[in-house]
Amino acid sequence: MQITRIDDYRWRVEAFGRMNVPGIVYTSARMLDQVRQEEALNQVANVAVLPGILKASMAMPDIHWGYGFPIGGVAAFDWESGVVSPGGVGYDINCGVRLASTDLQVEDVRGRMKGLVDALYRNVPSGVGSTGSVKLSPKDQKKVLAQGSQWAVDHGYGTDEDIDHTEDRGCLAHADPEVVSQRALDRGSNQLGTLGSGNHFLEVGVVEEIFHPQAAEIFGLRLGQITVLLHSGSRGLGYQVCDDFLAVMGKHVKTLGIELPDRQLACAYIHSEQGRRYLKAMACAANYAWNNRQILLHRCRETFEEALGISPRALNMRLVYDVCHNIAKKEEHIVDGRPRTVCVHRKGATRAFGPGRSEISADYREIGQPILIPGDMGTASYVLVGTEQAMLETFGSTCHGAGRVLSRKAALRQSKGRSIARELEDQGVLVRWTGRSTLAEEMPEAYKNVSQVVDVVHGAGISRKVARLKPLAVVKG
DNA sequence: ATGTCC
Repeated sequence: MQITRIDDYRWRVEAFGRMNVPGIVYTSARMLDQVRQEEALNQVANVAVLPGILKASMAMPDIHWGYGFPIGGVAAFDWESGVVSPGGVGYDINCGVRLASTDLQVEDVRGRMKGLVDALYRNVPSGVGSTGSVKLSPKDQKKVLAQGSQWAVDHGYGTDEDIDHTEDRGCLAHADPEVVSQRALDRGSNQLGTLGSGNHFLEVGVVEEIFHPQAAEIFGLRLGQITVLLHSGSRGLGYQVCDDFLAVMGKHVKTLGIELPDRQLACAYIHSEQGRRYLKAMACAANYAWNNRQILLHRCRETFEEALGISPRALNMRLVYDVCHNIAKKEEHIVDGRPRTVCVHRKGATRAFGPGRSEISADYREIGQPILIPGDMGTASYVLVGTEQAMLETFGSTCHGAGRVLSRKAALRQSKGRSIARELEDQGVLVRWTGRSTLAEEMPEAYKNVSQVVDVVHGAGISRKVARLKPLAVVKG
Protein backbone atom coordinates (compact mmCIF):
# COMPACT_ATOMS: atom_id res chain seq x y z
CA MET A 1 0.00 0.00 0.00
CA GLN A 2 1.37 3.37 -1.02
CA ILE A 3 0.39 6.39 1.03
CA THR A 4 1.08 9.90 -0.27
CA ARG A 5 0.94 13.04 1.82
CA ILE A 6 -1.26 15.65 0.11
CA ASP A 7 -0.96 18.37 2.77
CA ASP A 8 -0.86 18.72 6.57
CA TYR A 9 -4.28 17.10 6.97
CA ARG A 10 -4.78 14.80 3.98
CA TRP A 11 -3.13 11.54 2.94
CA ARG A 12 -3.98 9.54 -0.18
CA VAL A 13 -4.01 5.76 -0.31
CA GLU A 14 -3.05 5.24 -3.96
CA ALA A 15 -5.42 2.95 -5.85
CA PHE A 16 -4.04 -0.56 -6.39
CA GLY A 17 -5.48 -3.92 -7.36
CA ARG A 18 -9.24 -3.75 -7.84
CA MET A 19 -9.75 -0.38 -6.11
CA ASN A 20 -12.08 1.83 -8.20
CA VAL A 21 -10.98 5.03 -6.47
CA PRO A 22 -8.16 6.05 -4.13
CA GLY A 23 -8.52 6.33 -0.37
CA ILE A 24 -8.30 9.71 1.36
CA VAL A 25 -7.43 9.78 5.04
CA TYR A 26 -7.90 13.00 7.01
CA THR A 27 -5.32 12.92 9.76
CA SER A 28 -2.12 14.52 11.01
CA ALA A 29 1.45 13.25 10.78
CA ARG A 30 1.24 12.53 14.49
CA MET A 31 -1.94 10.47 14.32
CA LEU A 32 -1.08 8.71 11.05
CA ASP A 33 1.45 6.57 12.92
CA GLN A 34 -1.35 5.28 15.14
CA VAL A 35 -3.46 4.53 12.06
CA ARG A 36 -0.66 2.69 10.25
CA GLN A 37 -0.54 0.03 12.92
CA GLU A 38 -4.17 -0.80 12.40
CA GLU A 39 -6.11 -2.87 9.94
CA ALA A 40 -8.22 0.22 9.38
CA LEU A 41 -6.20 1.42 6.37
CA ASN A 42 -6.67 -1.94 4.67
CA GLN A 43 -10.38 -1.46 5.27
CA VAL A 44 -10.26 1.96 3.56
CA ALA A 45 -8.71 0.26 0.53
CA ASN A 46 -11.21 -2.63 0.63
CA VAL A 47 -14.20 -0.27 0.53
CA ALA A 48 -12.77 1.33 -2.65
CA VAL A 49 -13.29 -2.00 -4.42
CA LEU A 50 -17.09 -1.88 -4.07
CA PRO A 51 -19.12 -1.11 -7.24
CA GLY A 52 -20.30 2.44 -7.85
CA ILE A 53 -18.10 4.15 -5.27
CA LEU A 54 -17.55 7.82 -6.11
CA LYS A 55 -14.47 10.04 -5.67
CA ALA A 56 -12.71 8.21 -2.86
CA SER A 57 -13.03 5.87 0.07
CA MET A 58 -12.65 8.40 2.86
CA ALA A 59 -11.60 8.16 6.47
CA MET A 60 -11.83 10.77 9.19
CA PRO A 61 -9.11 11.34 11.82
CA ASP A 62 -10.96 9.21 14.38
CA ILE A 63 -10.57 6.16 12.09
CA HIS A 64 -10.24 2.77 13.71
CA TRP A 65 -10.97 -0.85 12.88
CA GLY A 66 -14.62 -1.82 12.38
CA TYR A 67 -16.81 -4.53 10.88
CA GLY A 68 -15.89 -4.51 7.17
CA PHE A 69 -15.80 -0.73 6.79
CA PRO A 70 -13.58 1.29 9.11
CA ILE A 71 -15.21 3.35 11.84
CA GLY A 72 -14.65 6.95 10.81
CA GLY A 73 -15.37 5.96 7.21
CA VAL A 74 -17.31 7.87 4.54
CA ALA A 75 -18.20 6.21 1.24
CA ALA A 76 -20.71 7.49 -1.32
CA PHE A 77 -22.11 5.25 -4.05
CA ASP A 78 -23.94 6.25 -7.20
CA TRP A 79 -27.67 5.86 -6.51
CA GLU A 80 -28.28 4.17 -9.86
CA SER A 81 -25.30 1.84 -10.14
CA GLY A 82 -23.94 1.55 -6.61
CA VAL A 83 -24.36 -0.68 -3.59
CA VAL A 84 -25.53 -0.37 -0.02
CA SER A 85 -23.79 -2.36 2.72
CA PRO A 86 -24.89 -2.94 6.34
CA GLY A 87 -21.21 -2.99 7.31
CA GLY A 88 -20.95 0.58 6.00
CA VAL A 89 -23.53 1.70 8.54
CA GLY A 90 -22.54 -0.45 11.48
CA TYR A 91 -24.32 -2.59 14.04
CA ASP A 92 -25.68 0.38 15.95
CA ILE A 93 -27.85 1.94 13.25
CA ASN A 94 -28.28 5.68 13.93
CA CYS A 95 -25.99 5.71 16.86
CA GLY A 96 -25.85 9.43 17.48
CA VAL A 97 -25.44 12.38 19.79
CA ARG A 98 -27.72 15.12 21.01
CA LEU A 99 -26.78 18.26 22.86
CA ALA A 100 -29.14 20.30 25.02
CA SER A 101 -28.49 23.74 26.45
CA THR A 102 -29.91 25.06 29.73
CA ASP A 103 -30.39 28.41 31.44
CA LEU A 104 -28.15 27.20 34.28
CA GLN A 105 -24.63 28.48 34.80
CA VAL A 106 -21.96 26.35 36.42
CA GLU A 107 -22.32 28.33 39.69
CA ASP A 108 -25.98 27.24 39.89
CA VAL A 109 -25.07 23.56 40.22
CA ARG A 110 -21.90 23.84 42.30
CA GLY A 111 -22.18 21.43 45.23
CA ARG A 112 -25.29 19.84 43.75
CA MET A 113 -23.71 17.64 41.11
CA LYS A 114 -23.68 14.52 43.26
CA GLY A 115 -27.43 14.64 43.82
CA LEU A 116 -27.99 15.38 40.15
CA VAL A 117 -25.86 12.55 38.79
CA ASP A 118 -27.37 10.08 41.26
CA ALA A 119 -30.85 11.08 40.11
CA LEU A 120 -29.86 10.82 36.44
CA TYR A 121 -28.40 7.37 37.07
CA ARG A 122 -31.64 6.30 38.78
CA ASN A 123 -33.97 7.70 36.13
CA VAL A 124 -32.11 6.73 32.97
CA PRO A 125 -31.76 2.97 32.60
CA SER A 126 -28.32 1.96 31.37
CA GLY A 127 -26.29 -1.14 30.65
CA VAL A 128 -26.53 -4.12 28.33
CA GLY A 129 -30.09 -5.41 28.09
CA SER A 130 -31.58 -2.63 30.19
CA THR A 131 -35.27 -1.94 29.72
CA GLY A 132 -37.20 1.31 29.96
CA SER A 133 -40.50 2.52 31.33
CA VAL A 134 -42.11 3.16 27.94
CA LYS A 135 -44.21 0.13 27.08
CA LEU A 136 -45.15 -0.27 23.44
CA SER A 137 -48.06 -2.19 21.99
CA PRO A 138 -47.16 -3.86 18.66
CA LYS A 139 -49.22 -1.20 16.90
CA ASP A 140 -47.41 1.66 18.68
CA GLN A 141 -44.05 0.07 18.03
CA LYS A 142 -44.69 0.13 14.30
CA LYS A 143 -45.65 3.80 14.63
CA VAL A 144 -42.36 4.48 16.40
CA LEU A 145 -40.47 2.82 13.55
CA ALA A 146 -42.40 4.76 10.91
CA GLN A 147 -42.50 8.14 12.66
CA GLY A 148 -39.33 8.46 14.74
CA SER A 149 -39.17 11.46 17.09
CA GLN A 150 -42.71 12.55 16.22
CA TRP A 151 -44.19 9.61 18.11
CA ALA A 152 -42.31 10.66 21.24
CA VAL A 153 -43.41 14.30 20.99
CA ASP A 154 -47.03 13.25 20.30
CA HIS A 155 -46.93 11.18 23.49
CA GLY A 156 -45.64 13.97 25.72
CA TYR A 157 -41.89 13.36 25.49
CA GLY A 158 -40.69 16.71 24.20
CA THR A 159 -41.58 19.63 21.99
CA ASP A 160 -41.91 20.59 18.34
CA GLU A 161 -38.67 22.56 18.67
CA ASP A 162 -36.89 19.30 19.55
CA ILE A 163 -37.99 17.95 16.18
CA ASP A 164 -36.89 21.11 14.34
CA HIS A 165 -33.44 20.65 15.88
CA THR A 166 -33.01 16.97 14.97
CA GLU A 167 -31.24 15.79 11.81
CA ASP A 168 -33.93 14.79 9.28
CA ARG A 169 -36.47 15.99 11.86
CA GLY A 170 -35.95 12.64 13.60
CA CYS A 171 -37.51 10.59 10.81
CA LEU A 172 -36.37 8.86 7.63
CA ALA A 173 -39.47 8.75 5.44
CA HIS A 174 -38.96 5.44 3.66
CA ALA A 175 -39.15 3.38 6.86
CA ASP A 176 -41.27 0.26 6.43
CA PRO A 177 -41.87 -1.78 9.62
CA GLU A 178 -43.07 -4.73 7.55
CA VAL A 179 -39.49 -5.60 6.57
CA VAL A 180 -38.21 -5.66 10.18
CA SER A 181 -37.98 -9.17 11.63
CA GLN A 182 -40.14 -10.23 14.56
CA ARG A 183 -36.97 -10.87 16.53
CA ALA A 184 -35.80 -7.28 16.01
CA LEU A 185 -39.24 -5.99 16.97
CA ASP A 186 -39.19 -8.10 20.12
CA ARG A 187 -35.77 -6.84 21.14
CA GLY A 188 -36.92 -3.26 20.73
CA SER A 189 -40.27 -3.61 22.46
CA ASN A 190 -39.10 -2.53 25.92
CA GLN A 191 -35.84 -0.64 25.34
CA LEU A 192 -37.07 2.84 24.47
CA GLY A 193 -35.63 5.46 26.79
CA THR A 194 -32.53 3.41 27.66
CA LEU A 195 -28.94 4.45 27.24
CA GLY A 196 -27.23 1.19 26.37
CA SER A 197 -23.61 0.41 27.21
CA GLY A 198 -20.09 0.68 25.84
CA ASN A 199 -19.30 4.17 24.62
CA HIS A 200 -22.87 5.39 25.16
CA PHE A 201 -23.29 7.97 27.87
CA LEU A 202 -25.17 10.86 29.38
CA GLU A 203 -22.93 13.79 30.26
CA VAL A 204 -23.54 16.99 32.18
CA GLY A 205 -21.00 19.51 31.00
CA VAL A 206 -20.06 23.15 30.98
CA VAL A 207 -19.15 25.38 28.04
CA GLU A 208 -15.46 25.95 28.64
CA GLU A 209 -14.32 27.81 25.54
CA ILE A 210 -15.92 29.47 22.52
CA PHE A 211 -14.05 29.62 19.20
CA HIS A 212 -16.79 30.96 16.93
CA PRO A 213 -18.93 33.52 18.81
CA GLN A 214 -21.44 34.05 16.02
CA ALA A 215 -22.20 30.34 15.57
CA ALA A 216 -22.22 29.78 19.34
CA GLU A 217 -24.81 32.51 19.76
CA ILE A 218 -27.00 31.07 17.01
CA PHE A 219 -26.72 27.60 18.60
CA GLY A 220 -27.64 29.12 22.00
CA LEU A 221 -24.30 28.44 23.70
CA ARG A 222 -22.42 30.74 26.09
CA LEU A 223 -19.42 30.45 28.43
CA GLY A 224 -20.08 28.78 31.78
CA GLN A 225 -23.41 27.34 30.64
CA ILE A 226 -24.51 23.90 31.81
CA THR A 227 -25.21 21.46 28.96
CA VAL A 228 -26.41 17.89 28.56
CA LEU A 229 -24.87 15.58 25.97
CA LEU A 230 -26.48 12.23 25.14
CA HIS A 231 -24.90 9.44 23.12
CA SER A 232 -27.09 6.45 22.32
CA GLY A 233 -28.52 4.46 19.44
CA SER A 234 -31.06 1.90 18.32
CA ARG A 235 -30.22 -0.67 21.02
CA GLY A 236 -31.07 -4.33 20.41
CA LEU A 237 -33.46 -3.50 17.58
CA GLY A 238 -30.82 -1.87 15.39
CA TYR A 239 -28.31 -4.59 16.20
CA GLN A 240 -30.79 -7.24 15.10
CA VAL A 241 -31.67 -5.40 11.87
CA CYS A 242 -27.97 -5.24 11.01
CA ASP A 243 -27.45 -8.89 11.87
CA ASP A 244 -30.51 -9.99 9.86
CA PHE A 245 -29.39 -8.13 6.74
CA LEU A 246 -25.76 -9.16 6.98
CA ALA A 247 -27.04 -12.74 6.69
CA VAL A 248 -29.32 -11.83 3.77
CA MET A 249 -26.63 -9.94 1.90
CA GLY A 250 -23.86 -12.42 2.68
CA LYS A 251 -25.85 -14.98 0.71
CA HIS A 252 -27.09 -12.56 -1.94
CA VAL A 253 -23.71 -11.06 -2.81
CA LYS A 254 -22.39 -14.48 -3.83
CA THR A 255 -24.93 -14.52 -6.66
CA LEU A 256 -23.73 -11.18 -8.05
CA GLY A 257 -20.24 -12.11 -9.12
CA ILE A 258 -18.76 -9.28 -7.04
CA GLU A 259 -15.47 -10.50 -5.68
CA LEU A 260 -15.23 -9.03 -2.18
CA PRO A 261 -11.84 -8.47 -0.54
CA ASP A 262 -13.56 -9.13 2.80
CA ARG A 263 -16.76 -11.08 3.49
CA GLN A 264 -17.75 -8.40 5.97
CA LEU A 265 -18.35 -6.05 3.01
CA ALA A 266 -21.50 -7.99 2.07
CA CYS A 267 -23.73 -5.66 0.09
CA ALA A 268 -26.49 -5.41 -2.49
CA TYR A 269 -27.16 -3.03 -5.35
CA ILE A 270 -29.27 -0.15 -4.06
CA HIS A 271 -32.04 -0.96 -6.52
CA SER A 272 -32.16 -4.68 -5.79
CA GLU A 273 -34.89 -6.19 -3.64
CA GLN A 274 -32.31 -6.87 -0.91
CA GLY A 275 -30.87 -3.37 -1.07
CA ARG A 276 -34.25 -1.69 -0.90
CA ARG A 277 -35.41 -3.87 1.97
CA TYR A 278 -32.26 -3.10 3.93
CA LEU A 279 -32.73 0.65 3.45
CA LYS A 280 -36.35 0.39 4.62
CA ALA A 281 -35.38 -1.63 7.71
CA MET A 282 -32.38 0.62 8.40
CA ALA A 283 -34.73 3.62 8.33
CA CYS A 284 -36.93 1.92 10.94
CA ALA A 285 -33.95 1.38 13.22
CA ALA A 286 -32.84 4.99 12.64
CA ASN A 287 -36.29 6.23 13.61
CA TYR A 288 -36.25 4.02 16.71
CA ALA A 289 -32.93 5.58 17.73
CA TRP A 290 -34.22 9.14 17.31
CA ASN A 291 -37.27 8.23 19.33
CA ASN A 292 -35.00 6.74 21.98
CA ARG A 293 -32.84 9.86 22.25
CA GLN A 294 -35.98 12.01 22.37
CA ILE A 295 -37.31 10.06 25.36
CA LEU A 296 -33.87 10.19 27.00
CA LEU A 297 -33.88 13.99 26.65
CA HIS A 298 -37.31 14.12 28.25
CA ARG A 299 -36.04 12.04 31.20
CA CYS A 300 -33.14 14.48 31.58
CA ARG A 301 -35.52 17.44 31.71
CA GLU A 302 -37.66 15.73 34.36
CA THR A 303 -34.63 14.70 36.39
CA PHE A 304 -32.96 18.13 36.38
CA GLU A 305 -36.22 19.72 37.53
CA GLU A 306 -36.70 17.15 40.29
CA ALA A 307 -33.09 17.00 41.51
CA LEU A 308 -32.52 20.76 41.46
CA GLY A 309 -36.06 21.72 42.47
CA ILE A 310 -36.58 24.12 39.58
CA SER A 311 -39.34 24.78 37.08
CA PRO A 312 -39.17 23.76 33.41
CA ARG A 313 -39.06 27.46 32.62
CA ALA A 314 -36.07 28.15 34.87
CA LEU A 315 -34.25 25.12 33.49
CA ASN A 316 -35.13 25.87 29.86
CA MET A 317 -33.46 22.73 28.55
CA ARG A 318 -33.46 23.21 24.78
CA LEU A 319 -32.24 20.79 22.16
CA VAL A 320 -29.35 22.40 20.29
CA TYR A 321 -29.16 19.56 17.78
CA ASP A 322 -29.25 15.80 17.31
CA VAL A 323 -26.86 14.20 14.81
CA CYS A 324 -26.54 10.61 13.71
CA HIS A 325 -23.17 9.07 12.92
CA ASN A 326 -24.05 5.54 11.69
CA ILE A 327 -26.26 5.75 8.62
CA ALA A 328 -26.60 5.43 4.85
CA LYS A 329 -28.54 8.24 3.18
CA LYS A 330 -29.79 9.31 -0.21
CA GLU A 331 -28.42 12.81 -0.85
CA GLU A 332 -27.68 15.20 -3.71
CA HIS A 333 -24.05 16.21 -4.17
CA ILE A 334 -21.91 17.76 -6.87
CA VAL A 335 -19.46 15.17 -8.18
CA ASP A 336 -16.94 16.18 -10.84
CA GLY A 337 -18.88 19.37 -11.47
CA ARG A 338 -22.31 17.83 -11.95
CA PRO A 339 -25.19 17.05 -9.58
CA ARG A 340 -25.49 13.40 -8.61
CA THR A 341 -27.80 11.39 -6.41
CA VAL A 342 -25.70 9.29 -4.08
CA CYS A 343 -26.00 6.90 -1.17
CA VAL A 344 -23.62 8.22 1.46
CA HIS A 345 -22.50 5.70 4.06
CA ARG A 346 -21.34 7.45 7.23
CA LYS A 347 -20.01 4.95 9.72
CA GLY A 348 -18.64 6.76 12.70
CA ALA A 349 -18.86 9.94 10.66
CA THR A 350 -21.16 12.92 11.04
CA ARG A 351 -23.09 14.91 8.48
CA ALA A 352 -21.46 18.35 8.25
CA PHE A 353 -23.65 20.31 5.85
CA GLY A 354 -22.53 23.83 5.13
CA PRO A 355 -24.61 27.02 4.94
CA GLY A 356 -27.70 27.04 2.78
CA ARG A 357 -28.58 23.36 2.54
CA SER A 358 -32.34 22.91 2.76
CA GLU A 359 -31.94 19.83 5.02
CA ILE A 360 -30.66 22.02 7.89
CA SER A 361 -33.10 23.45 10.43
CA ALA A 362 -34.18 26.96 9.39
CA ASP A 363 -32.74 28.27 12.68
CA TYR A 364 -29.23 27.28 11.56
CA ARG A 365 -29.42 27.28 7.78
CA GLU A 366 -27.49 30.50 7.29
CA ILE A 367 -24.53 29.48 9.44
CA GLY A 368 -24.40 25.73 8.76
CA GLN A 369 -25.25 22.54 10.59
CA PRO A 370 -24.25 22.04 14.22
CA ILE A 371 -21.90 19.04 14.59
CA LEU A 372 -21.44 17.27 17.92
CA ILE A 373 -18.15 15.51 18.69
CA PRO A 374 -18.05 13.63 21.98
CA GLY A 375 -14.57 13.03 23.37
CA ASP A 376 -13.58 10.62 26.07
CA MET A 377 -15.32 11.00 29.41
CA GLY A 378 -12.48 12.83 31.13
CA THR A 379 -11.40 15.37 28.56
CA ALA A 380 -13.80 17.40 26.44
CA SER A 381 -16.47 17.37 23.78
CA TYR A 382 -16.73 19.78 20.87
CA VAL A 383 -19.40 21.60 18.93
CA LEU A 384 -18.45 22.32 15.30
CA VAL A 385 -20.28 23.80 12.34
CA GLY A 386 -20.54 22.43 8.79
CA THR A 387 -18.76 24.14 5.89
CA GLU A 388 -18.93 24.59 2.14
CA GLN A 389 -15.57 22.77 1.97
CA ALA A 390 -17.19 19.64 3.40
CA MET A 391 -19.83 19.83 0.65
CA LEU A 392 -17.08 20.00 -1.98
CA GLU A 393 -14.84 17.30 -0.55
CA THR A 394 -16.45 14.81 1.81
CA PHE A 395 -20.10 14.62 0.72
CA GLY A 396 -20.78 16.97 3.63
CA SER A 397 -19.17 14.76 6.30
CA THR A 398 -16.74 15.02 9.19
CA CYS A 399 -15.48 13.01 12.18
CA HIS A 400 -17.70 11.66 14.98
CA GLY A 401 -15.59 11.43 18.12
CA ALA A 402 -12.17 10.74 19.52
CA GLY A 403 -11.86 7.20 18.12
CA ARG A 404 -10.40 4.29 20.04
CA VAL A 405 -6.67 3.69 20.23
CA LEU A 406 -6.82 0.75 22.64
CA SER A 407 -9.02 -2.31 22.11
CA ARG A 408 -11.40 -2.99 24.96
CA LYS A 409 -9.18 -5.87 26.01
CA ALA A 410 -6.00 -3.74 25.95
CA ALA A 411 -7.77 -1.03 27.96
CA LEU A 412 -8.82 -3.60 30.57
CA ARG A 413 -5.22 -4.81 30.82
CA GLN A 414 -3.81 -1.30 31.23
CA SER A 415 -6.33 -0.35 33.90
CA LYS A 416 -5.54 -3.30 36.19
CA GLY A 417 -5.21 -2.20 39.80
CA ARG A 418 -6.41 1.34 39.16
CA SER A 419 -9.64 3.08 40.05
CA ILE A 420 -10.74 4.91 36.92
CA ALA A 421 -13.67 6.42 38.83
CA ARG A 422 -11.25 7.90 41.40
CA GLU A 423 -8.95 9.21 38.68
CA LEU A 424 -11.87 10.89 36.95
CA GLU A 425 -13.15 12.34 40.19
CA ASP A 426 -9.71 13.82 40.81
CA GLN A 427 -10.09 15.53 37.42
CA GLY A 428 -13.45 16.95 38.48
CA VAL A 429 -15.67 14.40 36.70
CA LEU A 430 -18.26 12.45 38.71
CA VAL A 431 -19.13 9.08 37.16
CA ARG A 432 -21.89 6.53 37.69
CA TRP A 433 -21.89 3.30 35.69
CA THR A 434 -23.56 -0.06 35.31
CA GLY A 435 -21.27 -2.58 33.62
CA ARG A 436 -18.50 -4.32 35.54
CA SER A 437 -15.75 -3.40 33.05
CA THR A 438 -17.30 -0.38 31.31
CA LEU A 439 -15.22 2.30 32.99
CA ALA A 440 -11.96 0.48 32.32
CA GLU A 441 -12.83 -0.14 28.67
CA GLU A 442 -13.85 3.48 28.28
CA MET A 443 -11.04 5.13 30.22
CA PRO A 444 -9.62 8.32 28.67
CA GLU A 445 -6.39 6.61 27.54
CA ALA A 446 -8.44 4.17 25.42
CA TYR A 447 -9.17 7.08 23.08
CA LYS A 448 -7.25 9.39 20.81
CA ASN A 449 -6.91 12.98 21.90
CA VAL A 450 -10.20 14.53 20.77
CA SER A 451 -8.63 17.96 20.42
CA GLN A 452 -6.11 16.58 17.92
CA VAL A 453 -8.93 14.91 15.99
CA VAL A 454 -10.96 18.10 15.88
CA ASP A 455 -7.91 20.17 14.90
CA VAL A 456 -7.58 18.00 11.78
CA VAL A 457 -11.15 18.53 10.53
CA HIS A 458 -10.91 22.24 11.43
CA GLY A 459 -7.52 22.56 9.76
CA ALA A 460 -8.72 20.72 6.65
CA GLY A 461 -11.72 23.06 6.58
CA ILE A 462 -14.37 20.31 6.51
CA SER A 463 -15.85 21.75 9.69
CA ARG A 464 -15.11 24.65 11.98
CA LYS A 465 -14.70 24.74 15.76
CA VAL A 466 -17.50 26.49 17.65
CA ALA A 467 -17.17 25.51 21.31
CA ARG A 468 -15.52 23.10 23.73
CA LEU A 469 -17.45 21.51 26.59
CA LYS A 470 -15.90 20.08 29.74
CA PRO A 471 -17.57 17.10 31.41
CA LEU A 472 -18.69 17.49 35.04
CA ALA A 473 -20.72 14.31 35.51
CA VAL A 474 -21.12 11.20 33.37
CA VAL A 475 -23.54 8.27 33.41
CA LYS A 476 -22.26 5.19 31.56
CA GLY A 477 -23.91 1.87 30.75
C1' DA B 1 -22.40 -1.54 19.42
C1' DT B 2 -24.84 -6.24 21.24
C1' DG B 3 -30.32 -10.37 25.82
C1' DT B 4 -21.10 -9.38 24.68
C1' DC B 5 -22.72 -17.62 22.15
C1' DC B 6 -29.55 -19.68 19.42
